[in-house]
Amino acid sequence: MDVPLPHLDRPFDYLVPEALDADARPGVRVKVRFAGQLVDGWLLERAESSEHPKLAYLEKVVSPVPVLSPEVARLARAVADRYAGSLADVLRLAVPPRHARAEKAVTTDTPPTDEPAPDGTEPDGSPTDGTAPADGTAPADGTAPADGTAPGGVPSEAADAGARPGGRAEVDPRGWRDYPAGPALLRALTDGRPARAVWSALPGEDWADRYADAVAATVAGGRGAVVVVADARDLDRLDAALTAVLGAGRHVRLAAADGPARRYRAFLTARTGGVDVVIGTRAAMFAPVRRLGLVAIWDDGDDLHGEPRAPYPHARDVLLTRAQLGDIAAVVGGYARTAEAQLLVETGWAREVVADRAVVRARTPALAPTGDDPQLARDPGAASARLPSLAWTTARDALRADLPVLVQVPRRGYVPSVACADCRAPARCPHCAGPLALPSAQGTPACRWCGRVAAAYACPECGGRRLRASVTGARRTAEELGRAFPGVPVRTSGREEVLATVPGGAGLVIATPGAEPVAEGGYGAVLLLDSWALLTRADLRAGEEALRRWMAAAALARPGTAGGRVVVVADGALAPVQALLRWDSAWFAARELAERRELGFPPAVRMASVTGAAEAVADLLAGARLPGDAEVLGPVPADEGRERMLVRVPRSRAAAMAEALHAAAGQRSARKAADPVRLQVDPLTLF
DNA sequence: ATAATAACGAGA
DNA sequence: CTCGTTATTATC
Repeated sequence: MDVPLPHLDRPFDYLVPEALDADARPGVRVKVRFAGQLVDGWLLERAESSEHPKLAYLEKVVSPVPVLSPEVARLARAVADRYAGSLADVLRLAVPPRHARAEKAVTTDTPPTDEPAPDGTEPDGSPTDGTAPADGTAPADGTAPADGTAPGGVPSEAADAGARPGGRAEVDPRGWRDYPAGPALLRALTDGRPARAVWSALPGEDWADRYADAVAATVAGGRGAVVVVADARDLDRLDAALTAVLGAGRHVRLAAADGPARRYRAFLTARTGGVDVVIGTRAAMFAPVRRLGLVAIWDDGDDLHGEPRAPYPHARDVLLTRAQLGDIAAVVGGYARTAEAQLLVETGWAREVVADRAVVRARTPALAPTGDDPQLARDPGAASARLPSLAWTTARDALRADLPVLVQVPRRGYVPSVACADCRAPARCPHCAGPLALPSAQGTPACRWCGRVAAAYACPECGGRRLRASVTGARRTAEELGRAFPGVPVRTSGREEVLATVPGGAGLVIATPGAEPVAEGGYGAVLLLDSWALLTRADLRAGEEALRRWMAAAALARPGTAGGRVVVVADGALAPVQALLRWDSAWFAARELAERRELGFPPAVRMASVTGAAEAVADLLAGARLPGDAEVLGPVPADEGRERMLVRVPRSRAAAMAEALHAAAGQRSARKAADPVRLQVDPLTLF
C-alpha cells in the first residue's frame, strides 16, 4: 500500500478479478480500494488463499511491467526495518516515478525477466539487524571471508553455475597490481565469489578506471554490477571509464539529476535486462540488476550519499545490506577511509585492499604542515593574502616550474563550535560527550545534546579552562591569492560552477572541497587552507571529514618524485594532519573508531534521533518499548521550536530499537496524532 | 475518510 | 438488561 503511515506498513490481501489475472504479477503497480478510496499499491505476491474473511477486488493494474523485482522488494523491506521506516517510503526511493512514454519506448521489445530468488542467505534470527555488515558479528552463514589469501568468501558455484556464457574472459588486473590483494579481488569477481573489500586508493589513482576494471571482471563472470558515486562529476568520470572498458551500451546511468524520463528509461532498461551494469548517484542504490554480482561505492564518506528523504538511508548501508542479502560482492572505496568502513574491516566482514607502504611512499606527493599563525606571513605579497610563507613559496615554485596550483578553501556556513583556547581540542560534555556550545561570548558553555551546563569545564587534553569559538571559512582568500600572484590565470571551481579538468600549465585553481578539478599531469602544488574551520566543526566527523577532503585534493597532486608538493595549513601534531602527512587513513580510521567506541558514538553503537514538538517527542518515546539497555539522551533544542532526543543502543540491539521506534510511531499515527515526529536512524549529523 | 466495533450510560 | 449514543480502531 503506497501510504507511508507506519501502522499500515504491512501487506493487505485482495482478490484478483479474472480480467486482471494475466497482468497481476508480482512487482506491478496496482490501484486498490482502501478505506473507501483508491490508493496506489504494489503487488508483492500472488497467493491461493487468505486469512482475511472478506476481500475486496483489485481495481486496476497500473502497468503490466513488474518494475519491482523480488530482490529489490526484499532489500526495501530490510532497509525499512533497519531505518525504522515504512516499506512505502523506501519503495518511493527504490522505484522512480512512472513515465508512460519512456515505458512504452523501452518495453516494446524486451520483456522483463525475473532472476531466481536469491538463495536462503537470510541472516538468521540472530539479534543483529540484518545489515550485519557493521555489526561486530561476521555473518555465520559461510559468506564471511574465510581464506587467508583472497578477499571474499566461499565460492558459491551453485549460485552462478550456468549464468556464465561460455568461456570466461580474464580482466587485465594491471591497474590493481599496486594493491597486493587487488588481482585476487578481480579474480573473485569473475568467479562470482562474494568478495568484500574496503579499498584505500593511492594518491593519483584513477579510481574510475579501477572501478571499471572491477565491473568488467564481474561482467566477465556473467554477473551484473551497481556502482554508486556521490555527484554528477564523479558519475561522468565513471561513465567515461566504463564506456572505455566495456564499450558503449553495456551500462546505464541512473541519477535524479538526469530528469524523470531519462531516469525511468534507464531504470527500465536495467529492469528488463537490457544492461547488467548500473552506475549512478544514490538514486541508483536500489537499481534492479539481473544476477547482481557486485555493489560498489566510491568515497562513502561524502555526505551526499545520505538520502535526505525518509527513512534517510545511506547508500553505503543500502549496498552492504544488498550484498548481505544475496551472495554479492561489495567494494567500499575512497582515498580516505571512514569509521564505518574500518568497522567492516575490524569485524572481518570485509578485507582491506591497500598498497604496501613502499608503494604509498613512491606515489605520495611531498606533504608538509605549516602553522596558520599570521606572524609567519612575512613574505611580500603573502601578508595580504594571509598565506603562511611555506604555502606561498610552494605555490610560487610550482608556478615557476609551469605547473598548476590547487588551492582548497572551505565553503562557508559551518556551525560554529567551541574548542579549548590553548590546545584547540574540541570541547565535549563531561557527561555525554556531546559538543559544547557557547550561548553568548561571556556565557557558560552548555551541551547541545543533554543540555547540561558545563560550568567548570576543563580541557581533558591540556587542562585549559579557556574556550574559544572557532572561525568560519573565508572565501576572500581566492581574490587575495590572485593579487599575490599577478599575471597568473586564476580559475575557480565551486558551488555555482564545477570544473572537471584544467590544463597542465602554470595557473591557480581555487576550489571548494569536492569541486577540485583534475589537472592534466597532476598539480605541482596543492594548498589546503583554513583547515581550522574544517577541524573544529561541531560535528562528530569533523576530523574524518577534514582528512577525506584533504586527501581528495592531495590525491590530485603529482607524486613527490615528480615535484608534487602539498601544504596543509594546520598543526602537524593533530591526528588528521598526521594521517594526511603519512597518507594513512586506515590508521586514522582505526583511531577514530576506537574513540567512538569509548565515547559511545556511531558506528560503534547504533543511534536514532527523534525530532519534533516537545510533547510529540515525549509521547512517542513514552510509547516505545525500547530494549532494556537503551539510553535516552536529551532533550536538546532543534530548529523552529522543536526538540530532539537521541536513543543509543549497542549494535546488537539495533534491530530491536528500530522496531520499537517504528511501532511507537505506528501507535501515534493510528490514533491520528497530529504533530509529526521525525525518526532518523544513524543520522548524518548528531546535532 | 468511514465503517466496524467496543464502551458507556440512561431508562425499563 | 437493552437500546441508543459515543469513543475507538481498523482499514483487505
